[in-house]
Amino acid sequence: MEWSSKSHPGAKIKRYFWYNDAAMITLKIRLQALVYEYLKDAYPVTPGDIEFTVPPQAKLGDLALTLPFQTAKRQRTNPRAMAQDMMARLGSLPGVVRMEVAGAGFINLFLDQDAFFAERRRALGTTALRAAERKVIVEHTNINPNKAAHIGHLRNACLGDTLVRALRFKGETVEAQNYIDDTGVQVVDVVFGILEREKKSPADLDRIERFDFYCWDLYARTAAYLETDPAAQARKAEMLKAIEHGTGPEGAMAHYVSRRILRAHLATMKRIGASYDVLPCESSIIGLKFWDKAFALLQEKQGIYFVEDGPNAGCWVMKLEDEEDKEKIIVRSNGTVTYVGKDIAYQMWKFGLLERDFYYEPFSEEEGRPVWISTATPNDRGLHFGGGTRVYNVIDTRQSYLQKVVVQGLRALQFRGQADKSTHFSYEMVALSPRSMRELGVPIPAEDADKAFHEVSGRKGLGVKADDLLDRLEEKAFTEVDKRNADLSPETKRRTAREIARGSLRYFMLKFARNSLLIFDFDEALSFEGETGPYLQYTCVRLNSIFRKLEEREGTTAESVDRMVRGDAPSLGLLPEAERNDAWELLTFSSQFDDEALRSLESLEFSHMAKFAFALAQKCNGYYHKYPILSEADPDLKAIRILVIAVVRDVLVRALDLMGIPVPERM
RNA sequence: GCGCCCGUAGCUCAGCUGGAUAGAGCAUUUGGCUUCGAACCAAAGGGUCGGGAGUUCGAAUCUCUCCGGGCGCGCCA
Repeated sequence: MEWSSKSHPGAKIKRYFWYNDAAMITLKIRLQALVYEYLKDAYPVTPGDIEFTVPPQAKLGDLALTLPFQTAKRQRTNPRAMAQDMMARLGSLPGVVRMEVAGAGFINLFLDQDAFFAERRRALGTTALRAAERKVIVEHTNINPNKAAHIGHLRNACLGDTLVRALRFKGETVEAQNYIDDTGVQVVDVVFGILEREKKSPADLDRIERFDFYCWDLYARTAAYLETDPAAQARKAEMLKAIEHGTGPEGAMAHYVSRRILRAHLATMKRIGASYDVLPCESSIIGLKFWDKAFALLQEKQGIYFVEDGPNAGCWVMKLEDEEDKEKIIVRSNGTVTYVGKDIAYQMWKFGLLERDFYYEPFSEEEGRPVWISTATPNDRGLHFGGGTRVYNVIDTRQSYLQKVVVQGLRALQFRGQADKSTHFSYEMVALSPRSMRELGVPIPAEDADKAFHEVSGRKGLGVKADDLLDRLEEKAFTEVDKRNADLSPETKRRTAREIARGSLRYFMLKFARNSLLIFDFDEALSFEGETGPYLQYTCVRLNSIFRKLEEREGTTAESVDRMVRGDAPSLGLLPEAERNDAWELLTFSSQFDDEALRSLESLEFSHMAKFAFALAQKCNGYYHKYPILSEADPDLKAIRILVIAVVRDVLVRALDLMGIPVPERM
């Protein structure tokens, strides 16, 4: 870049200085800088004021400056008159063929179409985004390993895995972590059920297929039983202790249950294309005494203090920032650590602040790459995880309060920078519609009769199991594929059905804003029409099919298309006006991919990316319906059309990949 | 009680760092398969953006207030 960040101190400009490849973002940066240069003497502008928006209609222009509004507000004058004056001062801008003042004071810019088109083709397959961190840690999924995964867990994993993908798209080095609470009360409940109620041996359990489904029911039964028998609490407490220390038949059973269920969870997540680098376990945290180190640090830095009397006598507590009268208990009077305390220690490990690490051993494989699980047993592999410079915890909104306390814990330890870079990626829970309840055959209790939705509860065994939903999606997809592509081999049909199920589920989980409660409805989730994953996949499949036919009928191979992309193209000016407008809209809209990816990352709102991809697919479908490619006789028109859909396909496929949605060969 | 979230078309939801005529899918109605795939496309109807007040050139978007719904606030995890 030819200008220095020193002369452009505005936050927005500075932010964009990381990026220097060809894309809409680059054009905007270039224009921002020039507009600032031309106007800074006449107006009290800062580069941050110079923002570009997209006009509501293509005919109004390609980009709009809203600067006159901000400036007129400050100077209490008429924005439209100011816009006129500013436009005159701007004279001409490179890459811009025309400007006009519109509405109440917008300055609309019309871009040089052929230059932009050439730039777009040159930038095919690239992104202008750049990494900003040394290492980003994303923790997601985190399912208690005591029962099958349900739709709530799917929402977590889809959001988390998409965050991982989006960060990697941006160029960040990302570590995907899936925390396993293998010593918690949920596992204890199941172990209690197996040992005390069902009296089953590991050999008995080996014979059970779909072990996660078996535990789903067992957990609900046991939880219900434990509520009726207070005497069992003592036995349960004993078990918890044994499990935490990894001793006795209880410890062995907890290990058996958690590992077997974990394998089932990983298999389920693999179906939606989510994978992990490392699986840190609670048992390792206990075994390696991470807490002791954190506790020492908290005492040393006076982040916590001992309470002598009052209701919290005998506890170590932390003061809360905005609630001065409140004390959060970190260590109980019996000397045990609370959940938040352990979480603070764990968050410290993620940032590499604990000065200790786990040992690791391979647990499973993902595409030939090992997935590592933590262990407290030393080995000489010398592997290290954690130590990120930025951490995202994907956890539902009900844990907001505790996540806040964890961050405050870091502050209390004077790790301010790390506290600022700890993000709770929160999202609303998934609930069931009354219709879904009926479909599951679950009776609705009388007191809940007027409720619009019903909370999913693993404890009550109430919910839609992830694998059941995926099975239904696959089954339906298979029927649809079979209907249209009877000639495909059964294996291909099955593979395609899996890809469609995955695309369908992932889009469904991303299309809603994360803050909105997702009231699950089978009909909606199983739909393949309209704003759905299969619609997006179908669009890509058809685009690919056009290129395939081009090759079959005319020998236009991928290589020759690539040469066309890299070479000179006929001028868009050769197109009739209506078509030129349509092609132009497709080109400018698709060029906002980087901006959309960045916006999604900054707002952690992947529904933006979902809507962008959907809108692009809609425009694209409309385009090739209107303008046939194979049958076009005019070589220039044909070349332009091929290039336009080549550009759009590139963006669409990458947008889907960012969301973890695969593109089948045929469907 | 305190804190956070939600309320937009018949239904499900986008749009919320203020910006041009409030959008999409589903459902309803109508039209389009002999053409690159109809999981598609084209079109129609459908809105006091929960109510009220304020801020301003401009409010679905920001502020206040009220109403309705949800979640959280434990020596549980």
